[in-house]
Amino acid sequence: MSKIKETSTNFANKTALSDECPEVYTANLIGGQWALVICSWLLQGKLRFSELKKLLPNITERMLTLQLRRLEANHIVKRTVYAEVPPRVEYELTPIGYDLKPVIKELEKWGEKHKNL
Amino acid sequence: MSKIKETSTNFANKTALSDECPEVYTANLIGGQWALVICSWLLQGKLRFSELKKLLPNITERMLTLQLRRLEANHIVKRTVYAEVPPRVEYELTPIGYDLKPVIKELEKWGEKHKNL
DNA sequence: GACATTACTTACATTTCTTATAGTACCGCA
DNA sequence: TGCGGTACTATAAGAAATGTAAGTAATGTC
Repeated sequence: MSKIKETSTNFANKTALSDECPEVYTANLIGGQWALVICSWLLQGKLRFSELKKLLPNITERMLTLQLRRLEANHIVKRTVYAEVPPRVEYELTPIGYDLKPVIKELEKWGEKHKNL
Repeated sequence: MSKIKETSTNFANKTALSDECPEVYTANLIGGQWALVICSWLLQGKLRFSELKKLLPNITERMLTLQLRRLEANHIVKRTVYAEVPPRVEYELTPIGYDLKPVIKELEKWGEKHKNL
């Protein structure tokens, strides 16, 4: 999760596919190690940074920050900062984010059904 | 797409999440640059290796092979080899693979709806 | 004044994913 | 004998994602 090289073949391929296939577009947004789990939790209501950290025991703060920023940039989550000390920041899904519910539900259903191998 | 290091934190995190969250499990299977598009095409019927290659103009043969093998290992696609020369190999979705249809449909729907940004 | 708390940031290391390039076996056909 | 077509494999290198470790600001409490 560093800056992407916009001249790479990889980048070109990714954007081309994303442009042509809406399903790939969506997959790219909720892809990444943690984005999907974060959305799953947020579907149940808003959460603070520290609460998310507790729910995802192995995530590093760096990763949590990066993923949240990415989701925010894609208008999937909304970030609200309260000017307090110590700071308090709350994250919640936007309407667009909530729209992911059926997507996540289907992913979940398929997973439950076929996880056994 | 090389051998994964089973001692890495990354690997541990991924498998743990995959185990706990069926939605992540599913996402990991159809994740990767090309797996989802391949499935999308195969939803419409069986295809040969060379046909897939034509449909995905920028994929390298290596990537196509790797992804197909992975999908095969996960029982999502079935591979049929015809003992001819030149060789002919056909790929089609298994019933489990076809079960992905609603998942892909939802991904697609969300993408179409929100692609505009 | 030292310390704790929260939500980060920064620099760097490691792992994983993707691309590039070349090569293989098979056989029929010219 | 050499060429073409198919579906690969091998090796290397490049890019991207993830992890590790440390540090920061602000302020209220001890």
